Amino acid sequence: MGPDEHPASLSQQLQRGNLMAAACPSRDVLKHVTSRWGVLVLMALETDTLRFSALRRAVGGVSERMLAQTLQWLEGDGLVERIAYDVVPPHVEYSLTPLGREAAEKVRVLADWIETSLPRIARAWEERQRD
Amino acid sequence: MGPDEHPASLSQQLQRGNLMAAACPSRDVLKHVTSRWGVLVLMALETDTLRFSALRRAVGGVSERMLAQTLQWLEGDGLVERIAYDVVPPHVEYSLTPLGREAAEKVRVLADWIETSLPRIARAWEERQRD
DNA sequence: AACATTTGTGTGCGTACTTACGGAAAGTAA
DNA sequence: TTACTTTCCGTAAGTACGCACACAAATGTT
Repeated sequence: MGPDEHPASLSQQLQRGNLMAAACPSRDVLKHVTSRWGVLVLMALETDTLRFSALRRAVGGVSERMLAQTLQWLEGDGLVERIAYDVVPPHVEYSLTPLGREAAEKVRVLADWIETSLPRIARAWEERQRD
Repeated sequence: MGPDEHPASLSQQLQRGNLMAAACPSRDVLKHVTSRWGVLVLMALETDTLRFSALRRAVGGVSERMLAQTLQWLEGDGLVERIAYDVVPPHVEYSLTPLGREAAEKVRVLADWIETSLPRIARAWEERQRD
């Protein structure tokens, strides 16, 4: 019921995706990749294969529940590979797929920019104080 | 509370930021920039200065409430500039600051990657069906 | 007089996310 | 026997998100 539903032919929308359209399936991927923990998980796995608990230590502040859910999302999108060894106690290793590594690269560029730009952004915060 | 609170000296953390640490202020900026609507707003404003309602039309599916909130976040971080003309009915224009243009560029690279990679990601979805 | 315009804020209400806690499995060490 | 390990899932509870709707303001059109 959006006001601007460019049909754009379903086939074309599936081939390329149009994020600005409300119904685009890209929105789901974007949601997973840019989710609160998705960004950090991708970056943590960019260099290393990690077990669940190591990943949890690497990503500060994430709960077990959310880490598991985030990993399931990314696995479902084909960005993360999950290898479970059938032993007790469980031993599960997470790594990035080739697709995941591409995503992680893009995400890291953004994260690096934020980290290095933080002083400039903090200046905006201070100015906002003086309103 | 976290198990790995590298103090890293507050000054250093403020200078550069360490996203993997739970308490890093970069996390807030990341939250705004990668928020559901933040990404799309930055991309919509990358090319044009837009009024509120034009922006709402450009970003499919966003409610007035959330668009206003998202714009306030980005304005507070110094990424978006808001110019309000004192007339009735109200006339407000939104555009990106130089800082915002840098962020938009990074975000667009990620969004473009998702859109063009959608076919490969969709393949992962289909495989997941056959579990 | 009644209505439309534009950019929001305030209110209610349902949905989604997020956390904290407890539990499961099969062995090993105390 | 009890505790401990690892990787989650189930549940309850709290927080945030998101939508629909009404409301505001000064001027112009019906």
